[in-house]
Formats: sequence, structure tokens, C-alpha cells
Amino acid sequence: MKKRILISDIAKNLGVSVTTVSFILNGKAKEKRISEGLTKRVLDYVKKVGYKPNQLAQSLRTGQSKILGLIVEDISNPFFSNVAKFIERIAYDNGYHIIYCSMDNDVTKAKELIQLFYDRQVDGYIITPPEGLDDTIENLLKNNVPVVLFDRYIPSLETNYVVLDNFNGAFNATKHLLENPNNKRVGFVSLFSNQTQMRDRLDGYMKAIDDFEQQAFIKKIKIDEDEDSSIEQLHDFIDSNNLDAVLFATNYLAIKGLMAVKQYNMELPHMVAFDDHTLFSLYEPGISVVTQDTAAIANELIHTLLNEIKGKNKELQKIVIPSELQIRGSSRIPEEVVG
Amino acid sequence: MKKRILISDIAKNLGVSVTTVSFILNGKAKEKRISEGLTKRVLDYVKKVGYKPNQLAQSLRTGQSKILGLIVEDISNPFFSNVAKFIERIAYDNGYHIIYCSMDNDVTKAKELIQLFYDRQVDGYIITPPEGLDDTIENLLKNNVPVVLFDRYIPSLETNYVVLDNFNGAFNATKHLLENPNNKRVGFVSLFSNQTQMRDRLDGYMKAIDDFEQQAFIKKIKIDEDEDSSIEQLHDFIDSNNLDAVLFATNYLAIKGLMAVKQYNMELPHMVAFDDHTLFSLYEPGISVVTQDTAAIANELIHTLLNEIKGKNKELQKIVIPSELQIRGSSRIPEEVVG
DNA sequence: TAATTCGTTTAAACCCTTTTAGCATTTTAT
DNA sequence: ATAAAATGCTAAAAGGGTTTAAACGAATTA
Repeated sequence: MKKRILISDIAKNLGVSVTTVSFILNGKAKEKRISEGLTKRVLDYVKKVGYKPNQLAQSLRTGQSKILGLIVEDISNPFFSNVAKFIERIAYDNGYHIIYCSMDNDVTKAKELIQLFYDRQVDGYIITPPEGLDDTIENLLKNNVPVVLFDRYIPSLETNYVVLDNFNGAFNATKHLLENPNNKRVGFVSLFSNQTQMRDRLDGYMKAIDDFEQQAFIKKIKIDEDEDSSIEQLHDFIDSNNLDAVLFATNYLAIKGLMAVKQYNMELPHMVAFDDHTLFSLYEPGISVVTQDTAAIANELIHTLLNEIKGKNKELQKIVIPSELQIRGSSRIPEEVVG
Repeated sequence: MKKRILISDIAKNLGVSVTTVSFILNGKAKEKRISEGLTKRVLDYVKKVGYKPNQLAQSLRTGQSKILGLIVEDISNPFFSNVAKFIERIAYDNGYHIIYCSMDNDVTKAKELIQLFYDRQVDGYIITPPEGLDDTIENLLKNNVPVVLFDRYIPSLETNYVVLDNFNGAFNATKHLLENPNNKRVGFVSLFSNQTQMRDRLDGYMKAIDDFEQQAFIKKIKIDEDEDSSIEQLHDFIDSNNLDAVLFATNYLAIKGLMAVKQYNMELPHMVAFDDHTLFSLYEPGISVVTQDTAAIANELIHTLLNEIKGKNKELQKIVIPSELQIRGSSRIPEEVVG
């Protein structure tokens, strides 16, 4: 941690040129036909004094910052923070750093962040795009900036993305709810949003509803609505429609649903939520969920991005992670019905 | 987003020197006696073409990266991710970026991260130090690197820190539990850890226990113990001691407690947990908590750090945030007892 | 013996800013 | 009228690396 040692110090102490040291350090010793003896001598010395190149100077010269920009909807949502944690770890293992930001589904903020990252010369982006970000992303693509979208994608753009199999997730969840003969009236709570994940979840719900020839009950909430108001709306939705069961399109919508249940002293409808949360497993009875394998998602995301950066992707990666329905107490089919 | 425009382009197009443009851009026009006319002309042109200096070159030259390192215990813990979110926002407003990492209470990892950040020339650190990081932090301080500790501090080192009033938090929580005449046997669940926050919480608990002249029941869990084992231990602790109430030193310990309650079908003891969690407000009955004002903490942290960076702190900032006891159903004193 | 080629190594340019030191020119003071 | 100070601006160095183009001695070929 003492005074930083420079490449020139190494060159001077070893009586060779800076260039030679640089070549060796960058693994170009063979290519540049530097003798094995010298190579070893330099490497050993570098190791001994613990020299590490100044990243800034390196970045300035090479144009590579070794920083990846991660722009997620909300880092305090456990789903996103878990993915972020995995991504971070893998990135580090590959010599990259993550700068992350939450954009709170705000297009303006997202645009600012992307510009900011661009100015900082990040090497690539992982983005959960809010609505209206099409142009900005298109711009990035035009400039050959490596981008991977995540959680949702932009249908009009040819990009890499990693998303959940939302359609089947919603379909299976709804089907599960409808298979309980006591559940005639199964509702769906989503957001006012045309994002792909929301659209696919709606489609999955509708498909199951249609298969069972039931009526659809669909309630959308404004994303930035204040909590009390959405809780009230959810109460109205469940209560006035006499719903037996509800599928929630996100974990925080389901949490608002639980708040409504608590505040209005309602009877808990059978529930399934997208994206797990500690709350759902401990709530009594447990809340069923459509889960995403966060480790798998993080893995696909970061590797797709790194390959893109290294130019190793022959074609666009459109990765769909299978969803898993985890059934817990609140929506489990009662034994007397099953048996 | 097209080809990056350089300061030299501006100078050339305006027929002035790069130096002049740089001075003006850095607000040194007056100091360097550059005419108002020219200043305005440059500023207007810069605005028109949307020039932004290359951060890397700027950092390389000035030695300031405008990046702050945030090393927290676990970014997926809602307490930390919430603080991170606030910090991030304030940092951005001040022209700084955050690189964050979780160190999972692993000293080795923490050391690596600090070294990594140091190599990247971050301008300052916000750290929740795990045990054994004393030397590393001391090293940073010796090198005049701005550091603010958070959530816990290192008693042997004179540093800036922002922590909760853990003693009174624990004291008030325990007192609250003991004030219910049905609660004779009040336990405390903590970690095998000598970190200050844990020590202070224990002290607060003991003070209340002593004031009420009750027996203490203290259970410590290993931080990296596997989940099932700690759940089993918690069950044993609560069950075999016939505890009426338990104070948990962290939110995730309390969550493990709830898991034990659920898995072993125990009767829920009266509970208070440190650090709120969505789960605690929705659980039936609600779990009381000692809360920290995350916004206030983030605010103090980032401003202390920024002032330190700017050399504006005359003296070390040792900030203790008052704790707040939020009482919910599980530990509320039953009405018949109160009345 | 002169001209090539080969194997090694390096000087110098480059990345893009900030900052130091200084140069004309004009104004003020003596 | 002349020296000193202020004015308005700039050339060049610095920051710490990477990379291009070239140099150099030795070995090979013409």
C-alpha cells in the first residue's frame, strides 16, 4: 500500500525498456520474440514487488475500462440484488468491475445513466429496459456497444437478452390455481406496462383461463402509484369480484396484496407471485411462487456480455430461462379435494 | 453518441488553445484572467456540441477517479441495499459514482476488495468492516485515504464512522419485552462476533435484564453456519429454555427464528428484531423491530465521506444515529394486562 | 564483401486531460 | 519616459501505461 510502483521503475531496475516489460506483462513475449530468460526475470520481479498496472492509464490507452454497467429496475428488490450479487462475483473473477444503478423504471433516469456510463467508457451494459428506451438502446447497438437486456426485452430491436419463460410461468401458475375445483374466479394483478415480461405473463394467464373456459379478472396498477392507493385498489379488486385466487405479476405487487389482506382483514385468496421473497416462504400459509434461477440468469447474462465484448458471439443470444412453480400452502390443493 | 469530441477539437474550431478551453471548463476563467467574451463563446460552443471531458484522462491527470468504493456485508440484505440505494443517489448528485461489493463478512475477501479499489484509485471508502480488518483499515488511514466505517467500527482505530445507537436500541427493546409481566424469560440471539454493533447490542440487552433483575439467556450463532443447523439450534434455545420472548441481533437471525417457529411448529415467542424487513410488518402477528433510519444513515455516510475527500472535516466524525423501536403485534403488551 | 534476414529490444508516439511556466502586449506607477 | 505590474492567452510537460515503427547486432544469403 506504499508508494505506487510504476512500469518505468521496473524497467529501470531491471535495465530493460518499458516496452519490453509491457510486452511481457501483456503476454506478448512469444509473439514479440522476447527471450524466455528475460521473460522469466521480468515476471519474477513483477511478482516480487507486487506491481499492478495503473488501470486508468491502461484504460485511457486501450479504450477498455474493464467496467460493466448494470442498470436494474430497483437494487433493493431482492430479485435484482441477488442477480447483482452473482453478476458481481463472476465479473470480478473475469477481471471486470460492476457499476450498478437503479433506474426505478424511469426512462429519463435510465437515459442519463446510460449516457453517464458511456462517458465513463464502460465496456458493456446489462440493462432491464424501462418502456421508451428503444431509441437509446438502438443507438448503443449502432455504435457496436455490447449490450445484454435482462428480465424483459425490446421486441423491435435485435439484441441479446436473458429473460424468464414468462408465458409458461404464468400459464402453469394459473393452471395450478384453476386445477383446484374451489377456484372458479382467478384474477391477475399486473402493472400498466407494455414491457415484454408483463405482456407474456398476461398471455400465459389468459391462455390458462381460456383453456379452463373461465372468466378473466385483470387489474393493473400504476407503477409509481402511492402505496395506500394501490392497496385500496387491490382490496376492491379482490373483494368486489369475490376472487378465489390471484396471480401477481411481481413480488412487490403480491406484497401489496398481502398488505391489503392485512389492512382490510380480508380472507387470504389463493395466491401465486412472480419472483420469490423471504416473506413468501415464511408467511402463514406460504405463498406459492414462480421462481427464476437467479444464479443461472446471472451466469447467462455475464457470460453473454463478456463473449460479446470479446467478439466471441457468432450470433445474438436470446436466452429464455425456464421458470419453476414452487407450490406452498396458500394455493395448495386441499387434500380432501385431491384425494 | 457519435464519435467522441475532444477538447482539442473545441480548441481548434474556436481558434484558441486547449489550455484556455480547459481553464474555462474548470471554472478557472476568472482566476486565469480569461476575457468574459471568450469565456462565453467557449461555454456556448461546448454546450452546443455537448462536449464532456473524458473521465479517464481527467482521472489519470488529477488522480481523482470520482468513484467511491462501497463495501458492505451483503448487498442482498434489504438493510444494506436500501442504504446503498440512497448513497448511490446522493453520490450521483455530487458527481460521484459508486462501485459496490459484498464481502460476506469474509476478511480475505474484504482485503482483496480494498486492494482492488485502491488499485482502481477510488477516491474514498465506505466500509462495514468484518473482524480482522484492523490492519488494512489502519493502512488506508496512514495513507490518508478517506474512509468512513458504517454499521460497526473498530475501537482501536480513530476513524470516521456512522453507526446506530445499538446500546439503547437493544436496551429499549429488551425493556419493552420485560415490561410485559408475562415475559419472565427473555432471550437474546446474536452472532459469534466481537464487532462493536454486536457487543453494544448485547450490552444493551444485559443492562435491561439487570435492571429487571432477570436471568439472561444468550445464544450465539456462527455466521457461516448452514441454515438448517442454525434453525435447529434456535429451536433448542427457545424451546428448552421455555423463553417467553426473544431479541434478535439482526434481521436475518430473526428470520431464521421464524423459520424455526414454522418448521418446529412452535408457539411464536414475543419477538423484536434489529433492522426492519418487509416480512416483519406483514407477518401475522407483526414482528417488532429496532429500526435504523436508512436515509439518515446514507446521508451522513456520504456527506462525511465527501467532506473528508474535500478536506472539509476539521475533526473525525463519529456519528451515532438514534434507534427507534417500532412495536408490532408479536410483542405488544396484551390489553387486559395494560388496562 | 555487401546485402538480407532474423531475433531482440527500444525510442517515440499515442490516449486525453490538467497544470506549470511563460510570452507578448497593455496598463499603471515612478 | 521607463520600469513594473497586470492582462490575456498558450506551449509544453505531466500523468502512466500500450503499441507502432524502427534500430541494432548477429547470422545468413547473394
